[in-house]
Amino acid sequence: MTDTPGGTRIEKKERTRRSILDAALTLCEDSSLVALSLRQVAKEVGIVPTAFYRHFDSLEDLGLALVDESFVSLRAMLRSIRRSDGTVPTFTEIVDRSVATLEEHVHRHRSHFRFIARERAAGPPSVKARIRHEIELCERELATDLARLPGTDHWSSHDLQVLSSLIVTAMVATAELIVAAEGRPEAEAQVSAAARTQLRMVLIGALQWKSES
Amino acid sequence: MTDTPGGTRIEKKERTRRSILDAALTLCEDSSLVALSLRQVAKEVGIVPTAFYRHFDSLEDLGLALVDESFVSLRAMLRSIRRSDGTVPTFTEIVDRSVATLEEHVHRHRSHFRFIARERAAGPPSVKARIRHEIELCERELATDLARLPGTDHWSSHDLQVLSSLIVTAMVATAELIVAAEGRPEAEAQVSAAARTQLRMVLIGALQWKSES
DNA sequence: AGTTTGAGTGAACATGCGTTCACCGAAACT
DNA sequence: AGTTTCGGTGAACGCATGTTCACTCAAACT
Repeated sequence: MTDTPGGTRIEKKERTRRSILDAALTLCEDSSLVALSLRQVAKEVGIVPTAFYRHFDSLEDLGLALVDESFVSLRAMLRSIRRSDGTVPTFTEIVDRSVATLEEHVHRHRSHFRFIARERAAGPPSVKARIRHEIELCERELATDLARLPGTDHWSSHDLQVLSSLIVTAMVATAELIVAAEGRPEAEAQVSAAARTQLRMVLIGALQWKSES
Repeated sequence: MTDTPGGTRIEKKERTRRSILDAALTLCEDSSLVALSLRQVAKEVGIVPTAFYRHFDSLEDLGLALVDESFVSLRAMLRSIRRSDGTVPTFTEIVDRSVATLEEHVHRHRSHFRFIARERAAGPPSVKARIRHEIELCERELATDLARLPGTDHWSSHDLQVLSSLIVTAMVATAELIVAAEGRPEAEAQVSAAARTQLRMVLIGALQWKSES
C-alpha cells in the first residue's frame, strides 16, 4: 500500500485505518453504506480484501466508526456556536451567527454531513439507531442552551425539548439544502437567508406563544 | 408465477407489474433501492429474472415508478387535509386536523412513506431529484393554502414559500418519527402532541413576526 | 540474539449479480 | 383458421461479492 514513510507500527496501522475510513466515505458518497462492498474499499485503499478485517469486524462496524467521527466534528460546530463573545447577543445576532457557523461547517465537513443525512434514513439499523441517539443528544444540548435565553424561565423542560427538536430538524434540512446547493453561491445564499427567516419565525413565535398560555 | 385466475392479457401484465412494485417496496424496506437486486425482486415475485425487463427498463426506472405511486397517496392526503367542512376553522382546529390526518395516512401507507424518507436521502440521483421536485410541488401547494389564511394578505410569495418549506420539513420529520414509533401507541401520541405544538409555534410565530415588520 | 506479534498477502471457495439470447405457447388479432 | 404479438422461460456468459486459510516478514518485544 501507499506508505508515507513514518515508522512505528501503531502509527502505520492508524494510517491505514484512516485510509479505510476516508475511502469508505468517498465510495458511498452517492449510494449508501448498505450498498458498499468490502472489496471496493480494499481496492481503493490499496490493500488486499482480507486485510480489512485487521481494522474492523464488518462494514457495519466501519459505519459506526464513521458516525462517531462525524459527530465529533458536528459537536465542535455546536460548541463554536454556543461560545459567546462576552457581550449579550440579540436574537438576530444569535440567528445570524448560528446559520453562518452551520454554513461554514457544512463546507468544511461536507462528506460527514452528507454521510449522516444519508445513513440516518438508509443505513443499517445499528447505524441508524446510533445517529438517532446522537441527534437526540444534540437536541438536549440545544434545549439547555435555550433555557438560558431571556423569556424562557418558566418553560417546562418538555416544551423546551419540543422547540429544540423543531430547530434541529430545520437545521438538518438546511444543512442538506446547503450541500445540494454546492457550487451555486446564489442558491446557497437563498438557502441561508430562508434558514435565518425560519429560525426567527420559530424563536419569536415560540416566545409569543408561551407568554399567551 | 402465481396467477389469480382473471384473464385478459393486459390485466395479467398489470397484475405482474403490481407484484413487482410491491416486492421491491418490501425488499428494500430495510436497505435501499441502490442495494436492491433485480434477481431478488424476480425471485420474490416468482418470475424468472429476464421477465423483469418486460415491465421496467432498469431498477432505477422501477424506483421512479415507486416515487410516482407514493406521491399519489401523499397528494391524496394533502387534498383531504385541505378539504374544509364548510365552517371556517380556528388555527387549533386546522393544526389538530392536519396532524391527525398525517398520522392516519402514515399508518395506511407506511411503506410508501418509508420509501420516500429513505430514497430522498439515499436513492439513485434521478430518484432523489424526482422526490425533491415532488416535495417542492407540495411546498408550493401549501403556500397557496397559507395565502388563504386570515392575516397573510400582505405577505410576499417568497415569505410564504419559506414558511411553507419549514412546515413541510417539520411534517416530514414527524412522519418519520411516527413510522419509528410503530407499535408503541404512547410514543406515537407523544410525537403527534409535539407536532401539534410545533405547528402552533410556527403558525403563531410567523404571523406575529410579520405584523411587526 | 532470539522470539513473538500482527498487518498485510494471495489463492481458493461458493454464491449472487446484470445481461444476452433463442425459444415457447397462449391470448389477441386478421 | 391462420398469423402475429408478447409475457415468461432457461441456459449461459463473465464478473464481483464475503469469508476461510495458511503464509510472510519486519517491527516490537524479552
